[in-house]
Amino acid sequence: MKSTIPDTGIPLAPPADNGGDRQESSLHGEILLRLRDYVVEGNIPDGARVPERQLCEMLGISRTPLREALKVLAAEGLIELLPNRGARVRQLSQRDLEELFDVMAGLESLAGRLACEAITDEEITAIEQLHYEMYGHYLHRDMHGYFQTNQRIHESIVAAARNETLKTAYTNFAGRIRRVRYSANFARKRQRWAEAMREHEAILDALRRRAGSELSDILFQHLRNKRVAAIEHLTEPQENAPASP
Amino acid sequence: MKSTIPDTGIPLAPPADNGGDRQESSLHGEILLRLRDYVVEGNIPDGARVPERQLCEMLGISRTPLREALKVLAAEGLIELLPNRGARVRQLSQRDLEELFDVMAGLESLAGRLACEAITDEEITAIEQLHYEMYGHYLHRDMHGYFQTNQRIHESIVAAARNETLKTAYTNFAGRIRRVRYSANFARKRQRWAEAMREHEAILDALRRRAGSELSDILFQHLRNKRVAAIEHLTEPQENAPASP
DNA sequence: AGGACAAAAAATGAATGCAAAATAGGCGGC
DNA sequence: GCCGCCTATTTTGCATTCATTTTTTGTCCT
Repeated sequence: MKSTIPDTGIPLAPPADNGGDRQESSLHGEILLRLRDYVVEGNIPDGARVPERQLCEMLGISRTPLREALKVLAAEGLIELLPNRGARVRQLSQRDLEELFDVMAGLESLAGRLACEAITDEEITAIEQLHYEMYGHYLHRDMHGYFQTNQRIHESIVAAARNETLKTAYTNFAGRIRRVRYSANFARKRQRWAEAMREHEAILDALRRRAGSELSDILFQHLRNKRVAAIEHLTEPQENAPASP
Repeated sequence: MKSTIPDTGIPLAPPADNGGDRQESSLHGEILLRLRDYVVEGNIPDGARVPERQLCEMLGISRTPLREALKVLAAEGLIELLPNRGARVRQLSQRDLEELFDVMAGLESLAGRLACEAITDEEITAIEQLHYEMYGHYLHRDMHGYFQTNQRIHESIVAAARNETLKTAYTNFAGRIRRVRYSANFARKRQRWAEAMREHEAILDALRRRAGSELSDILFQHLRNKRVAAIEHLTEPQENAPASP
């Protein structure tokens, strides 16, 4: 019985919890949010079945809203629905990952271009601030902090693009990749750090000059390089222990 | 009773039809495909309710699979689900449209960049072929043919990017815009033709040279210009009659 | 006549029930 | 001992049913 959800005792987020800040009136919506997190956080192994019955008990609901949530998750690309065989967590091939990274690169590249049209000086200052913070993490070899701040920088750029449609798509794709990170112990390589820092300097520079097309290029390349490092990392043995939470 | 689906007698695609070429084993999948087309083709007015009961009768199914399909369409951004108030066709504001166009521009821009890495000479030849065909339509003032061929060119570029994830996202967003076209009589302006043709020449040129970053730029600008023309068109009176089908 | 309130009607959201398919388990054969 | 086949159980997919909420309609009052 390996297809059982790892019974960590975690009740799939406390029922009365209502998450961090979001709210959802409908039950299927609530279920969707919790189930999405549950999958993204890697609580179900790659390719494993998503047992309806068991989840219903866990969540204390009937199958109808759960199945509705599953359909949506399938549309989002997190799980796949095999006819008459239920839902499985989508197993991403290396090729899938490469594609995902490229799409993310495209979206961030677009975000950078759009951001140059609309970003305020204050937002740039805020990003510079994050950049220095990140540099501090870099100096202290704090991979976890570095990674978090790095992510906030990229999110800031996406936010500065002033495009909710883009932001939604970005978040969706980011979730798929995040799942891989969670479940596959997806640490970055130290050797990429210095290079990445340099690239970030170039990003900031282009952003300050509002050089949209240039920034677009730099961002794409930056993400491309990340992709190479990340994908390599999947096949090779791990270089360093995962950062502790 | 304006919220009634226009009763054109069309039974929402003949039940035994099975569409053009695709096939779907599950009922909700089948329903999803048909309903998506139905919405995209503008059969339900903007912002109108999507009456479950009526659709169930039309499709000869129960509410369960229909509701599952609706959840997915909502996730795709074609409709929106108001709590306890059912589904409505999503009404896109002008801002929404601008955002959509920009995201499409970003995706095509990405597609062009990736295509330069992988496209074969044969594919380029095929696109050149389409280009000449399109030029013919341009000379004959055949807007409908022009538009169709133009679309095929852009699809060819996306296909040449060799990225299924990108292609899926592209198709999704294209659907949302297509709905606006169908329902809002979204003709292009003649005055854009000459300019668009020139841009297409530049696209082909960059493609031949496999100049990824350059092509990326050109495609983004090309789509941006389209956006301006299209959005303007929404507020202004129509310049010319819609092409006959 | 117009508006506000209230009851009826309809629609939605979720739970349950049922047929069909898939999986698991047991049995016999080789 | 291992493989294939047949049956029992589980699981899936859809229909149906039930409880709320919303919307409509009718009536009364100002």
